Amino acid sequence: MCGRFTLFEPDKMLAKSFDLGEIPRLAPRYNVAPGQPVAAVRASSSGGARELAFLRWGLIPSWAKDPSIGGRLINARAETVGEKPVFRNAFRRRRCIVPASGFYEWQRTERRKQPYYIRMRDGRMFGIAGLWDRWEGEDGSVAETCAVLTTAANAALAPVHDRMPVILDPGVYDRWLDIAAGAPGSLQPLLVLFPPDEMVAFPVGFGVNDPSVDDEGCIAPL
DNA sequence: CCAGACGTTGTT
DNA sequence: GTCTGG
DNA sequence: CCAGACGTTGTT
DNA sequence: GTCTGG
Repeated sequence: MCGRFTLFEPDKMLAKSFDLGEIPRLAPRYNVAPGQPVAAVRASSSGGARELAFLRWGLIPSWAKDPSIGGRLINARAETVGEKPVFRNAFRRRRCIVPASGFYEWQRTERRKQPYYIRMRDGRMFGIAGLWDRWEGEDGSVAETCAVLTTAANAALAPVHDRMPVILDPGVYDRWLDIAAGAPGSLQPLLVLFPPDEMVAFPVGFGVNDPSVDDEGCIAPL
């Protein structure tokens, strides 16, 4: 699964990697947690270009009566996302990409849970496949929220955990974001296993466990 | 028909 | 909204 | 994902 | 144990 990640690339790098125009200044993040605003790339509502939107992590379906459901919908299984009532509509019409510098997984041992940090070997940022939705409350309040897709762990992650986020090849960004793009079935091939050789995973300290800790220490190798 | 769930993870 | 269970 | 709360009564 | 908040 994916329950924490980082995004500390300079704004210009982010804009360049995801072909965005002007974007607001972002504070470097070393511990993005569910419930918090996430910078996400999606098709612009005005059509054509991409935009960067801030979506709360934890998807609230538009039809939800109780928005607290969003607290639990931080991940969507890639294997079933096209069929599940909670995600199906978002999968068809509201896909996004969550830029990340890396992410965390917790390895369960008999004694404790050891956090690991995972990033690209060359340090480059990458895009996680996501979905978003827009919810309007009775009182007119609006929440734009998101979830990230997960899939089976590749060889790089397997020793740590059995699931990992779906990392998109940059070559498919356009198709993933294109809301008009064909049937859900045609998107499944985009959700392929990311090459494990390009990734590294290493244990880090327990600082990341506390969501209020958000500094470079989170990703320092043990 | 209406009522109630709609999810993932991990753990048992 | 849409599906499942009763 | 993890951390931290989880309650009522009455008083300020 | 389970829910909420971050």
